[in-house]
Amino acid sequence: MQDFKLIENKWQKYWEEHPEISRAENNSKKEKKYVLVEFPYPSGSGLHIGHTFSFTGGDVYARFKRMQGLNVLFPMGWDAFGLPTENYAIKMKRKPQEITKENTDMFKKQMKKLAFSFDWSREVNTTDPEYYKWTQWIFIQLFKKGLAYKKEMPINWCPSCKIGLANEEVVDGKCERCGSEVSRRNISQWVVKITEYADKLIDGLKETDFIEKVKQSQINWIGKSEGAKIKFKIKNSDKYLEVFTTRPDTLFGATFMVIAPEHEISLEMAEKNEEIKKYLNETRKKSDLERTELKKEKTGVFSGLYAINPVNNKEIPIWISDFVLSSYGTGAIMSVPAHDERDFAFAKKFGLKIIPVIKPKEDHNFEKEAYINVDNGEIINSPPIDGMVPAEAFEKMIKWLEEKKIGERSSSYHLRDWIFSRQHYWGEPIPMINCPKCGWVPVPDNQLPIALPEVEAYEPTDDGKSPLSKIESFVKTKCPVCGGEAERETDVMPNWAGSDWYFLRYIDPNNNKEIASQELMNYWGPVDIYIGGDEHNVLHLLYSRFIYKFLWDLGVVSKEILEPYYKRISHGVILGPDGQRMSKSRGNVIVPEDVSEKYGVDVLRMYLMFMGPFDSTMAWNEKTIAGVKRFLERFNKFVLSQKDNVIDSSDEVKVIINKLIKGVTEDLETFKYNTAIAKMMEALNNLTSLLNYKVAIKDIKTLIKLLAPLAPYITEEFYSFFEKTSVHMAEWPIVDKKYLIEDEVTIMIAINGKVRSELKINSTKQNDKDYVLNLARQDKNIIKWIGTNDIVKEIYISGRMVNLVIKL
RNA sequence: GGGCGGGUGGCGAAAUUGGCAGACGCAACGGCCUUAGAAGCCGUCAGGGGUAACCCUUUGAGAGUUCAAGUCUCUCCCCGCCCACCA
Repeated sequence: MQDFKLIENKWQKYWEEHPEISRAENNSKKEKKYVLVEFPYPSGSGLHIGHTFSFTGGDVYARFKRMQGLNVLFPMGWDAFGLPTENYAIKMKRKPQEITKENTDMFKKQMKKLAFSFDWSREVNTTDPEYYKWTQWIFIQLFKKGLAYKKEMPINWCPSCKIGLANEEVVDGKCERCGSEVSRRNISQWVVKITEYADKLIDGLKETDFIEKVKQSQINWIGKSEGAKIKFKIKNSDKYLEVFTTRPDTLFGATFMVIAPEHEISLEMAEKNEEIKKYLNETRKKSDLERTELKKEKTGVFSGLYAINPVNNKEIPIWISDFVLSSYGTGAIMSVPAHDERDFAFAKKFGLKIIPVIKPKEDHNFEKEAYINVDNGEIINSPPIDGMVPAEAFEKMIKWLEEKKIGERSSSYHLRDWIFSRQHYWGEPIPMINCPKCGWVPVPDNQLPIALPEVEAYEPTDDGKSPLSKIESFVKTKCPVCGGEAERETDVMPNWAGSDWYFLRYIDPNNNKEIASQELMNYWGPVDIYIGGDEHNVLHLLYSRFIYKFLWDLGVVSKEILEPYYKRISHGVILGPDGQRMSKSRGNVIVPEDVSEKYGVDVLRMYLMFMGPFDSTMAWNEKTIAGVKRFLERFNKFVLSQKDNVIDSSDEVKVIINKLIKGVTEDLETFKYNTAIAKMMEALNNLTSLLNYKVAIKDIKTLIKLLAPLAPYITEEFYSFFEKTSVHMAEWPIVDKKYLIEDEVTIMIAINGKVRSELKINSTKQNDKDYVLNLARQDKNIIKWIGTNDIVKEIYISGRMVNLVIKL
């Protein structure tokens, strides 16, 4: 098989001439299957092993489903906007457009070599104006529905990238991309109200078959808490302080309140008091990293104000502390130090009152720590609700608050609105115009796309504005409403924008009237199986589901299809040979091209699928490749040695073949590629060394077909010995059940659960319990084991085992 | 601290979902072939005992349920990933 390169070249050329092999048919009566793998960011270093692994996984499944007679949509495209290309462009003084073209060309070439059966007629590219025209259109719809708004807000600012970052792009207080410490800065930003869809995004998960892990991370990220909003009157003022709490039942234990430094009352009081001003300045200097690092030691300052606890009219002090976040809830809390660790720590530090309102079930010292096992115990020190369990008291208090109109049932979410502006060049321009008279006005549909103009320098400006702001011809425009002088928005969209809806575009990639035709979306949607990395289980998936649900509300997508992705599975991670994550700095990077040059594409693909379960983390082991290589060589030999033989296979061979069909079909269906390959190896071992039976051509072809999704090149070559058509268009083998029924079954005989002997019986007798038990009792070994003891119980699992329980 | 995974030979891993633990592969060892190497082929391969047929022990630790537990329940230990002052 040293000529694998010849075979690869030959068949790659053939497939190029026969694109129908991987084409998805739009007007088909066949059942559809939409298999989606996350499209890559085409970096300059080419396809890496992770791409190769996950795309192979998708490709095997797509090929398998096609052979089963389904109309498979297995597309590919490019998520090509982004900082690496922009940074490279700056460094090399070249156009990002050119660089992107080079990279996507390289990726495509590598993918073809690896035999990924994408339908290339549906290729999409997020940087193509004909594509991002619709990304811009979606933004305009968000704006029109009041879901996109401009807001001056403190954002995470990366001083090195000179860019604003979304919360999710900040890792440990550092910029996700460059690792610089992130600081805060006020910038006018476009913000998208994803929070409006929080409940829908939780509820919609019911419609999906995502693995539990993915559902959980989505739910956790949205972070819904149910509780109440409560208004506390501020003493000597007609103002109120509103808080959110999940425990209105502990209201009698609220002995003080805390507001965030960014809270308007804090800002107001700072004007009057130097100490407060000082504290606010201190916290402002802290980055998020520092603020969260100070886990133990609480800081704070008294605001000088008191609030009135509505349940008992007690005066309680209002403090200012940075452990309260302005971005969550109302930016203010009622503190119940007896039953909350943070409140307790704060109360201890500043000598505030601690009143228990839940009676602990076990001994508890309220001087030492908070009693946080709050679902247990009964309510105390709270006259109207004393003696109730917390859940009951919760409902009672909400009712009371609502009657008195000082509070109401409410939910709060961890999820925040989505900052949608990026002060960069290489992204989709936000299609908005700022008119001095009319305010923000969207670009009319017939002027879309707003194409990225060519600029001379791609660097962001020091004041944080996008490079586009320097292009007067771009910025200056007319207001579409009043016709007066106006200016264009110069920020661009975040990376997620283009990848939110790409799966819809594959369905109808050349449509210039709409995102995609409803009819086609109705046929192809939802994505049946979406393969991607864990790192996208939260953000990409959530944003994409949000945009889909928004489009659903607009009536743009099929009403029948509530969720964009039916099933999501995550692929595993391939570590370097040293068991560490592959990285250039560690020097442990495996380049797929090197491997395929050395062993061939089929070996690379099969090795990747054989390493372990598709969703697990596995270290690269060059030596193990030999096993797969040997298997393919033995398979080769086997086919060559049998191909002149035309006799019918023996029943024993047919049993092996049919068992294999069953096993491989089940394994491919459930992405258990490693065991599918093991079964093929086992079958080949049996056919060659153990039995050495002659195999009929019909059955040889079956073996080739079973292997075809995994090793597309070599199977195409083998199949061509017998047929003129492509194996990848062949029909998937069907099990002949006749051969799955074995004549003889082996039944294990155990005594007290330990296997002591075995029994071979004719399979027609396997359901005859008395017959089997009788034979079991007469077994020589068993007689010996039983000795003079009595059998107290006999259990028979049909066709499997007998267990005789004896009394010793 | 919270959530989700996971712990099985020297290694990567299987185990019909409660029914023969270790399939398949790697490595290792022994042999054949070869002038020699490479490749290939045949064999051994969880640990211990026995000349042997066989026996005992073994799925992170311990308990439990069961005729039967890698699989179910409880307690504990360790590892990985994600999130975290979320009121």
